[in-house]
Parts: sequence; structure tokens; C-alpha cells
Amino acid sequence: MNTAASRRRPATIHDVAREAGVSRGTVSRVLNGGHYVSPTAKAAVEAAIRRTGYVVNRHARSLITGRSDSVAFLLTEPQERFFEDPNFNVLLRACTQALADRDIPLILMIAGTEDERRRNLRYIEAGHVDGVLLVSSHSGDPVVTRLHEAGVPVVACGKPLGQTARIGYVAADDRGGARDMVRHLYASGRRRIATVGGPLDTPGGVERLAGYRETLDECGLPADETLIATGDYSRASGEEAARVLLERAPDIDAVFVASDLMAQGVLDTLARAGRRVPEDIAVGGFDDSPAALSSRPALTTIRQPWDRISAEMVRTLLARIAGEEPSAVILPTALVRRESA
Amino acid sequence: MNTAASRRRPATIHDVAREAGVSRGTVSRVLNGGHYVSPTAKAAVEAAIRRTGYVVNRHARSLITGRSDSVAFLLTEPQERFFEDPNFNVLLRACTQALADRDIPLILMIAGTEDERRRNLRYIEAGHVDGVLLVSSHSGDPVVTRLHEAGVPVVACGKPLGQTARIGYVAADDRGGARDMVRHLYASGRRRIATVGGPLDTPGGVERLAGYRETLDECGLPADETLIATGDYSRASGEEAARVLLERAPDIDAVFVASDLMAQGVLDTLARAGRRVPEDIAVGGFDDSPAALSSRPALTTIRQPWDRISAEMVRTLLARIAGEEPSAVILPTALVRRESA
DNA sequence: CATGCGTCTGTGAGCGTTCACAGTAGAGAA
DNA sequence: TTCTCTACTGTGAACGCTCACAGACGCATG
Repeated sequence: MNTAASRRRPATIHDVAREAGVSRGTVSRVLNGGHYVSPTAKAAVEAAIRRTGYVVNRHARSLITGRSDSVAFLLTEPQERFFEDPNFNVLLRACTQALADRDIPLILMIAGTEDERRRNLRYIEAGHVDGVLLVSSHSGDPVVTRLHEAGVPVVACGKPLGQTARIGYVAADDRGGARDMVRHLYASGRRRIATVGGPLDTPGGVERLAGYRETLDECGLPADETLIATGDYSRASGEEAARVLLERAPDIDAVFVASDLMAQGVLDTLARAGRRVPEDIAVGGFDDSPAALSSRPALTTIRQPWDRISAEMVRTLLARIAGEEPSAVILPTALVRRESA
Repeated sequence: MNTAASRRRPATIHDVAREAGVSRGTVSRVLNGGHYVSPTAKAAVEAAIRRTGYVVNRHARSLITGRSDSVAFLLTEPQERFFEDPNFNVLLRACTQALADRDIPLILMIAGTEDERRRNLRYIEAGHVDGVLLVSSHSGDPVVTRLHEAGVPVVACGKPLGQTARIGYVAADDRGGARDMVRHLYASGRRRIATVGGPLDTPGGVERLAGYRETLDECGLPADETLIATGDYSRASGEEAARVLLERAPDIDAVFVASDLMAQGVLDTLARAGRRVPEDIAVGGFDDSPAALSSRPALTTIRQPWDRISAEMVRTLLARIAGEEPSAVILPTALVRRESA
């Protein structure tokens, strides 16, 4: 290993070819799958690559193929909300690793402000990445349309709301998860089941509320709008929503909360109001975030399969890049029983 | 804007040159700072760029310049620990944005396993990035040495321990922060001040403990090894460490804990032992993470200037890439007074 | 024996930039 | 006038790779 030499001038495909006694073309073929290469030549090339420490120059390759062999992870959130969300960490981490398995670097992009959005779109539309993993919770996000119009392969995390364009996405079964939780509350004898929903311009907000409504109906409980409050997924909004609920309907015996963070806030308010959980009121969360474990009592919640979501996002994005049509993937959630319900 | 046309074949520098009635060379000069270009030509080129929607092909540029105009954010942690750490989010986010301001994409790399480490090193050593923002807490990390030997510009977050190689880094003033906290505890009348330190193979663990020791000495309090416990920054380890401390020294009236997460664990144990905070025992944390605000009572803690740390990491890395010598930057922390002390 | 086919190999061209160099024009100095 | 200097401009040659093509070889088929 000529470490010193390879540092000052990295080995090129020429060096490998010379070393192996073959032509550039043959080396290139070995690099790209090894079809139409004799076993002898292939072995010689592989040995030469090892000896020279050759690593392909991706820029040169990209220049001619037109592919960049990289993928953007684009986060479009006005606030820092997502970065505080523990789910986001899991998602980002798992996507990075799923891509790394295929030797594709992940480029992290954050488009909080209008300016950042413009810059990132410019970068993406210039063809500097082959595709985009999109994390954008809000409906009517102009980024989605722009990317779609530019013909850039996109896979969104969660169903993009209010989007006419056919765009691929991967999501947890929010509605099913909500149903499971409300059924669980009902099965444990609760009959006055309230809910704290998420923002209605997010898919989670819409679907989880729908699941709640469906299940109430299915169980024969009356639809009662005073039992429905809405938050913005923050802890503070959970506190506030619980206050409102207690005032409007003091006799509630269960709350299904659309996120663990909000559920923490709900627990705070309930504790302050002297209600015991789960004796007086059962509380069900959503996400199975670390907060669910650290809250007192520990939260019964719905686990979203983030590892599978990430894996599917990467898989479908690569399929899309390879020319397949956009697809929608919905993955099942799981009820996690702890102390609060 | 010929959106349709520009999609099937993006404008090249040739198109711009033709459109502006100048040569490739002139366009290139405008693109790279505009020196030695007449105002007329410059204006013509800029207009042509706008009309054609031209965006530079970074692959072609990189091929000849040898630079990639991208930077890696490399996380080397055996466990998921860092991803759970709220500080990490702030750091990653701020670095991404500081780089975006300079139009440099951030490539996220995670080297948890040995295999991932090898792959990422291979990528970096091949020159696919111009430099590395390194987040690695443990001493003796082989990655640091490898990168240094390969001559890749590196800036670490936190002082790399046990490293002979001169490597640039940016860190919060852990020792000073610890001093501030212990002085604060002393000033509020506490005289039996214990500590729960971090792992001693992390710079935070070492420095914060040192600051604790120095301040005890400075205040004329006796050095007492039974007052020192160690955790691994996790909440559970905080619980355990507090148990140990209470057993060894039931008369303690203050604890300086080297992280907010551990401090939460300490609070749990104290509550279970019937000790009131801050009446019986004062508790000081470190990090000013969201956990500090949500714990009951809210934690008095030390804020690390993550936004400035990120900005400095990016600044010094770019300086290093430009040829400057590695530098060490230590940034001041701030005491945040809440209820626990 | 010619023909065709499948497997393997080398060669030239070109991807879109930057860089070094050569060259032009105009201003000022000798 | 002539020379020099500065400001500006255009041109060819890379950078390292892939792709299309052409050619060579062995083998089976007609």
C-alpha cells in the first residue's frame, strides 16, 4: 500500500488498467457489475484495485452518467418543531443507514425560511441529487409541487395533504393506530372518551382524528364535539387542551392524545387538577417517543414503525429513480401498553 | 424561462456564453468572482444566466478543481446515544445552516459499527468531501487518527482526548461551566456538595469533574472522594449514581450533575428518598436541554452555546480547508437559574 | 468452408468545467 | 512615436470516467 504516493495523486482508472494489464474499458466494466469480463481479467483488475487503493472518482462518473448517486433529505418546517421531535432523529438516522448500505450519501437540507427553500430547490432542480426524501408536514407546501413539476423523484414521509400531483409516500397507519387506542380505552371500560388531536393541516392530525371518530361510532358511543380539542403537538398545547376539555366535560374518563409530547402536557394538567391517572382518567398517547417512558405514569401509546418507514422510503425512492411509478405504502402501528391506560 | 427545454437538457456554460455573446472563459470568470471582467460583459452574462436558468454543474467543476465543495458531518458513536441527545439536534441543524449560507452541502455520515466506519473513511479518504465536522466523544477513536493521517481537514466538536495529533476543535468551556455551577451552589450556602460526573473517556466527563474539584478547593471545602459518582449521561445512570451518593454520604446538601438527563434521574431518586429539591438538596445540571425545563422542579443548569459552537466549527473547518493551521476554540457557557438550585 | 452468434476486449469521443496561456486594446510614460 | 503596463477576452487542453463502437476470438450451424 503506497499510502504516501496515493495521497499526493489518487490512483485513477488508468493506473489500475496499467497495473492489471488491461484497458480502461475492462476496468470500468468490472467496476460496474463485471458483465462481459473474463474471470481472469476480473481477478487481475480486482487485485490491481486492491494494490493501488483505487477509489472511483464520483465526480467524473457523474459528469458522464448524469446521475449524482446521492439523495437529499429535505426538511421543510417553518419552526424547529421537527428537530425537537424524537421521531425525526430515528427517521434521519435510519434513512442515512439504509442509503449507506447502498453506498449512497445523504445530503441533509433544511428549508425553514423562504430563502432556504429557494436555495435548496435550486440545488435539487439543478440535478445535483437523484431524488428527494421529503419530510414536510404541512398541506399546500409549495415545495412538493415544485419538485413534482421539475420531474425530480420524491418520496414523502406521511401522506402529502391537499396535493393533486401523484406523489409517492410512506406513512404509518395513523387511522388504524388511533382506532386501536380508542378500542383499547373502550375495552378497559371507559365510556366518556375525549381526544386531543394534532393540527388539521397535517396528515397525522386528520387521520388520527378520523380513527377516533370511527371507533366511537363503531362502539356505539355518541359523537360529541365538546370532547374534541386540538393542539400543535407541543407539550404546552397539550396542557391547554386538557384544561379546555376538563372545563367543557368534567366527567371524561379517558383521553386519546395524538402525540406523546402533548400527552405529557395533558398529564401535567390532570395532576394539577387532582385527577389520578389511570384510576380517574386513562390517557393514551401516540408515537412511543422517549417521553412516553419518562413520564409519570409511563404512557400507553402507539408505536410507529420508524425503522420500517425509513427502509421503505429509501426503497421506494430508489425504485422511483430507477423509473418505477410512485407508490403509496402504509405500515401498521402497534399498541404499547404501559401504566397510563 | 424555457422550463420545458431546460428540463430535458440543462443549460451549460456554452449556452450562457452564446446567449451573452462572450466566451466560456468570461462566463467562468463571472461565476468565480468576476475579476478581470468588464462591467458590460458581466451584466450580459448575468442576464444570460437568468434567462437560461443556468446552474453550474458541480461535478464538472469538481472534476477539474479537485475540490468537492461539500463537507461531511461524521458521527462516530457506538450506540444511539448521541441521537437521543437534544444537543446533537441543535448542532446538526446549526451546522447545516451555517454551511448552507456558503452554499456547501452537508453530507451526513454515521459510523456506529466497524463496517460503517470503514465505509465512511473510504469515502472521505477518496476525497469526496473537502473536510469533516467530527462528532466523536470517546478517546482513542481510531477515526481521528486515520483522518489526520490522510491529511483531511477535520474540526472536532469537543476536545479529542488522548490524541497526539494536533487536531482542530471547538468546545464549550466545560471546566468553567462546572466552576460556575459549583460556585453558585456554594454561594447559596451549600457545604456538602457532591457530583455525578460523566464518563471519563469523554472530554465533558473529564473537564467538568476537574472544574468541580478546583472550585471545592478554591472555596476551602475538603476534597472527598465519597462525594464523587460517575454515570454515562443516561437518566438511569443518574438514578443509580444518586442512590450510591445517598448511601455513602446521606448528609449531602447539593449535587452537581454533569448532564440534564442524568440530573432527571437524580431528581427521581431524591423524590423517592423523600428529599425535597431545593429545600433539602440543591441539584445543578448541565446542557440546558429541553429536559431541564420539563423536569419538576425545573433544573438550574449550564447552557452550552450550541449555535456559536456550530458556527465556529464551520468557520474553522473552512479556514482549515483554505490552508490555515488547526485551531482550538473554547466558548463560554452560561448559568441558567431555575428552581432546583 | 462460409456464416452467424455470443463473449470478450480496446479505443476514441465526449461529459461541463477551470486553468494556463496567448493575444488585443487602450492608457500612460519615455 | 514607441514601449510598457494593465485590463480584459478567447482558446485549447486537461480532469477521470462511461459509453458506443469496432474488432477479435472461439464455437456451433448451415
